Amino acid sequence: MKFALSCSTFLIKIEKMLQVKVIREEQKRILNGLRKRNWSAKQLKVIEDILLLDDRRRSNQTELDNILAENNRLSKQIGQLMGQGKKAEAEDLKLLVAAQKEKVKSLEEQQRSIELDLENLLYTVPNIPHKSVPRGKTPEDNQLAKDWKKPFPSLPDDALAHWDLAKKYQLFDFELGVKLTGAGFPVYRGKGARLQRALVQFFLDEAVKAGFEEINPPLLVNEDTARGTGQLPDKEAQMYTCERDGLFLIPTAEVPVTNIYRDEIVALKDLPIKMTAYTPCFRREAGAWGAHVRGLNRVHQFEKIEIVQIVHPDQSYKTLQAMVRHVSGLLHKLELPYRILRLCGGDMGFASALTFDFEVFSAAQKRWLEVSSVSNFETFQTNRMKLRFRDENGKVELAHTLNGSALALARIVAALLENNQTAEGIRIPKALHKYTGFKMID
RNA sequence: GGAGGAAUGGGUGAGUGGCUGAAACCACCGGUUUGCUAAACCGACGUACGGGUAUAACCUGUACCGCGGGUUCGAAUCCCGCUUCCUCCGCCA
Repeated sequence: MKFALSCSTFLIKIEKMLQVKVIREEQKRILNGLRKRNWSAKQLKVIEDILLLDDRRRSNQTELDNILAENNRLSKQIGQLMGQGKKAEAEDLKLLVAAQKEKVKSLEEQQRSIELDLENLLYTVPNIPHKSVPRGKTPEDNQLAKDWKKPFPSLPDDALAHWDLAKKYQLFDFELGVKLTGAGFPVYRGKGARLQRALVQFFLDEAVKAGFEEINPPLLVNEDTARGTGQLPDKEAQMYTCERDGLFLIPTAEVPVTNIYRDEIVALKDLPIKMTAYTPCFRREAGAWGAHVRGLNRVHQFEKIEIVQIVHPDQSYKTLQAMVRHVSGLLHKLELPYRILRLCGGDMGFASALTFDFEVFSAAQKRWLEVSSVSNFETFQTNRMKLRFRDENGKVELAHTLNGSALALARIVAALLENNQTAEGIRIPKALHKYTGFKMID
């Protein structure tokens, strides 16, 4: 078997630099936004560097274009002279053009390296937080957007955490996962496996009912795709890689699904584009493991149903609210206590402009578990992947993208098991009965 | 894995060295005609990056005919490498 070596590994595509225009025109807003992300004055210097580099890029471009224009003009003339049989005159002009060749070559090389440097700098700039994003550095600074007002499920003192319930009812097995793969790859079995499948079905059906097209994407993606949604170059360490093939296991369906429209100019009438996908998700989650990430709280492989929208910029914040409502509805139907957080500048992801996190209360652990993250990326992703649309005036414009988990399974399972445990067994919420085929785990 | 063929604008497809950013047709858009629809006719119809005091449609330069490189004064057109797709054979869920 021959292994395909990805040559794009070495060649970063030099393309449109729209982001620079925005930085130039709205420098103040950009700088303030980065400060909200707690950038130091030293870090902010990047913006200056970018603008300087862009100046160089533009003057270089002008110089190069002028020479090329002159050469084109002369070449045309040579053609005409040849046609008229004026060979000697043509030869003279040939020398003239040939003399410029070295200059063109070096200008082109310069331009390439400037663009490469510029691109690399641009890749280090995260998305600018929306006005409503609160200041802050840590998760403690996140704002409570919606609290849980009703009482939590009351459990007896000897209530079990989900990992103990899993043992008691034979729902999933971590040690077995270690044997097959390694830590963080649980094996689900029996009613544990069926509960997961039921949840997948339920979430997909709900998304389709809400108008999302069901997509079944590849679980491995190439580099361009990973870059499009912002996994590269920032979150490289987060993904599992297949180096021989230059491919990455997806950390979320967002990656392949959003990239479906990479390098496209969609018609206004096609917006909004609503897609949903169920996929396993793979995350390396390099970092500390301990009591707080026990059981299903954090695993390397989990199932998730993602919803993605590509929308007109005017609509994206309305859409964000609609997606928040959709996720709320799911948790409601699952009868899980939840709250919504508006993430602060320090806790928000690199690519996001505004993010709402959903947390469910897992009653035996007495902990809030993040089960969904709904974000508006505005033009951050579409700029990278050149996803545009033609607006009312026929002008080409970057669309906005959004996505959210609806929902992530492992932690939902954890909360469902813990919150619904009774002396007789674990009660399955009504909404799932037709999917599980059973009402109790006992 | 072996052998052959192909890659052009939203689609079909012409184009084998200069007058081709690219014919023609279809689709889309604007208009005329029409009681409405259809048809017919007319017109416009790529993207990106620069420049012109130009962050609404103006003028202008450059680049782009799968990707990268080469030959040439000049390349969609010639040469080399790569990728992808199709056909046939083999293998296989």
